[in-house]
Amino acid sequence: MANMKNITITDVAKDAGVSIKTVSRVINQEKDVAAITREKVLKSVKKLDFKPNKDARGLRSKKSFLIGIVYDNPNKYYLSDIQSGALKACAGTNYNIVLQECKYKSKDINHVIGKFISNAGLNGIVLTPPLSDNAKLLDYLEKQNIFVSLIAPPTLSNFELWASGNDEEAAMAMTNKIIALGHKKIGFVYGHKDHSASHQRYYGFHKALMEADIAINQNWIFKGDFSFDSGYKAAQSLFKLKSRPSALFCSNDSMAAGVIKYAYQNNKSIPKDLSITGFDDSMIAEEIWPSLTTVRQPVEAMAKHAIECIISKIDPMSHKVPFSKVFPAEIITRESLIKRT
Amino acid sequence: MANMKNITITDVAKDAGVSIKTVSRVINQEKDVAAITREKVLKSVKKLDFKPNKDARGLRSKKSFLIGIVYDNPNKYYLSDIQSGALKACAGTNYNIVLQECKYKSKDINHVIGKFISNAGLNGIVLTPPLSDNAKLLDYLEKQNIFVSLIAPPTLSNFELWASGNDEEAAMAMTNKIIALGHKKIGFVYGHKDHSASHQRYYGFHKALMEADIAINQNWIFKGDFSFDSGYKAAQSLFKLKSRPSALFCSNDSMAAGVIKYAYQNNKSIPKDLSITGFDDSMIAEEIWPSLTTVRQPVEAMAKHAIECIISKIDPMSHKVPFSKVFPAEIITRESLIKRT
DNA sequence: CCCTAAAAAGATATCGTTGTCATTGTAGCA
DNA sequence: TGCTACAATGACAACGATATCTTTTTAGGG
Repeated sequence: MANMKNITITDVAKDAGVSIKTVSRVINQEKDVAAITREKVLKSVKKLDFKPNKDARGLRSKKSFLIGIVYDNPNKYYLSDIQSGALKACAGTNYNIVLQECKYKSKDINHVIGKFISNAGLNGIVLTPPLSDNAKLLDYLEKQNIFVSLIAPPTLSNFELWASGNDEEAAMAMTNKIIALGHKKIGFVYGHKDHSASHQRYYGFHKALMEADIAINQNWIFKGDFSFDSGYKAAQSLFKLKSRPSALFCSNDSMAAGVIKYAYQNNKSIPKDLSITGFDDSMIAEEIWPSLTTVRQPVEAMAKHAIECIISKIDPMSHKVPFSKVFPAEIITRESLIKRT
Repeated sequence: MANMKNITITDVAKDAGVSIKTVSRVINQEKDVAAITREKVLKSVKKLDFKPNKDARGLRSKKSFLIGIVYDNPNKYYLSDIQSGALKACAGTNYNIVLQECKYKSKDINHVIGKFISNAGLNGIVLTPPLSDNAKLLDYLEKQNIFVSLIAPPTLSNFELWASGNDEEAAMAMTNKIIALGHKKIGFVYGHKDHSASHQRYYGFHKALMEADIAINQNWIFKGDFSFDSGYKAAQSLFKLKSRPSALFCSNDSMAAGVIKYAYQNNKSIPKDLSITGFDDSMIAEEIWPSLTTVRQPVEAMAKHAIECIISKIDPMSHKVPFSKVFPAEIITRESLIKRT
C-alpha cells in the first residue's frame, strides 16, 4: 500500500485556474458552466486523477450513496439473486451496496439495524423477507431518517417503495398445471410459517383445488421451513404413509431437492413414483436430476427495482421509476412433473 | 421516512456540560477521561440517542470502516461462503462490507475497481479468485492507498495479507483416496484455466497418479470452467468414449453436478457406472443425489481471516492476527465415490 | 451606446467530527 | 508550602467537499 497525498478539489482548481466552486459544478454536472471552462476543468481532473472525497461530500450534502440490504434467509440461492439484482441497479451509478445479515427473531433487531444504518451511514435500506414482514421493525424504520424499500412486503403496509411477486396467483397456476396433468391426489410442503409468502402459496394451492372440486387431504400437508432438511423430513413422513399423493407441491426448490434426495436414497423414482414441483427457480432447480418444474419469480428484477426506487427517491433528477411494482411469475417446465401414471 | 434534526456531538457536549472534545474522547474510548465524566457523557449519549456522523468522522480521521469485496466467480455457492465469512469478521466491529462484481477479463478493470474504491471510500479490499490472480490489477492496487487482502493468491505475490488453501495437497489426498478404493482408470475435469487453483488441483492429481505408477490417459482429461454446464459437456464427451474411466475427479462441485445430471438423463447410474468426486463442498454437494464426496476448503474461514487481517492493519490496537495463513482442506466422504466394482 | 437580465464564476460559510496544542487541576514529594 | 509531573479538559483548527450569496461577464433590446 502506497501512501500518497490525496488530490483535492483545490488542487484541481489551481491547475485549471478556476475557483473550487466551479470545479464542484463541473464534477456534479450542474449547468451554468461555460463549455470551455468545463473542458479545462475536466482536463485537469483527468491529468491529476482527481477523485472527490466521499466523506467530505457526504458530510456537506447528506448523501452517502450507500444502500443497505438486510436479510435473514436460509435460502442462499434466493439471496444470491437479490444481490445480483441490487448490484445491477447500482452499476453505472455512484451508489454502492452494503450487506448485513440479521436474525429476524432477535429481540433487539431494531437496535441492531439502527446501528447498522448509522454505522454504515446508509441513505436507503432494502428488507428481504421475512424481515419485510416484521411489523415492529417496519414501525421503527418509518421513524428513521432513511428510505426503506421492501421486497415481498406484507399486504398491509404504509410503505411506498416495494417490489412484490404474486405468490397466490402463481401457486394457483402451478396447481392448475398439476391438476391438468391428471393428478387428483396432491400433497403440499409448507414454507416457513413466519413468511407471509408461505401462506399465500398455500392459499393459491387451496383455491385451485377447491375450484377443481378436489378435496384436500390433511395427511398430505407437510410442515417445512424452506430449508433442504425440512424437505427431506417431509419426504420421510410422506413415504411412511400407506395412501400417498401422486404429486407434491413444494413451496420452494430447496425443499423439493430434499424430497428428491430422500426418495432416491430409498429407491423411489422421481417423477415416476411421485411428481414434484418447486418454487423460485433457483440454481439448483436446473442442476438437480430430475430438474425441477418450478415457478420463476423474477427475484433479481424485483431487487433491482427495490434499489432503483430508492435511488430515484434520493435523487429525484434521476430516471423515474414507479415506486411500487408487482412482478408476474412464470412457470418453468422441466422434468420433475409428469402425467399421472 | 421521518425527517428529524440530527443530534450532534455539540448537543451531547451541552447536555453533559463538557467540551465536544471530551465527548469525542468518550465515544472513542480514549483514556485520560475521569470515570465520573465518562458516565455523565454516556448518559447524555444514551438520553439523546446520539450516533456519531460517519462522514464527519471519516473526513477527519481518514477511516471509512468500509471494506470491499470484489468478485467475478460463476460459482455462487463459493461466493455465498465468502460473504458469510466476511460478515462474521465484521460482526461486533464498526466495519461493513461493500460488494462489487467485476468481469476479470474487462480491459479497464483497474479503472473500474479504482472507481469503486473512491466511490465507496474503501479502506480495504478483498479480492477473490480469479481476480486475486490478475497481475495487472495487483500492480495497480499496490500503488493505491488501500489495504489489499487476497483469497487464494498466486504463489508469487508481494502482498502481505492473504488467506489460502492448499489445492495441490488437497487434490493429491483426494486422488489417493480414489486410488485406495481400487480405481486405476481415473479421469479429470479441469477447472477454469485462468484460475491458478485449476492448475494446482491438476498438479496434485497428476502427482498422486505418478506416485502410484498409474499412467494418465489424455482422453480422460476434460476441459471445464467450473460451471455446471461445462461439467455437463464433459460428461457428454466422456460417455461417448468406448474405453471409460471408472472414477472421475471433478475440479469443483458444480461440474460434478453437471456430470451427474447428464449421466442420469442418459440412464447411467452414479456411482455404480462411474464414481465421481467434487471439490469445494458447496451447498449442492449435500443436496444432490448421490451426495458428493468432495474436498472442503474452509472458504468461510478464509474470507473471515482475509477481512480480519485488514482490520488489524487499519486498526493496530485491535486483536492481532497473523497476516497470512494457509488453511488445510478436509475430505468429506459421501455417496458419489465407491470401490471399483 | 447604455441598460438590464441572465449566465458564469467566485468568496466564504458550513457540515460534524478528530487532531493539535494549550490550559487547568491534582497528587506526590522535598 | 511550593514545585513537578502527569492526568484531565478545553479551545480552536482542520479535513474536503457543497451551499449560499455576491460579483463579474456576456448577450440582447431599445
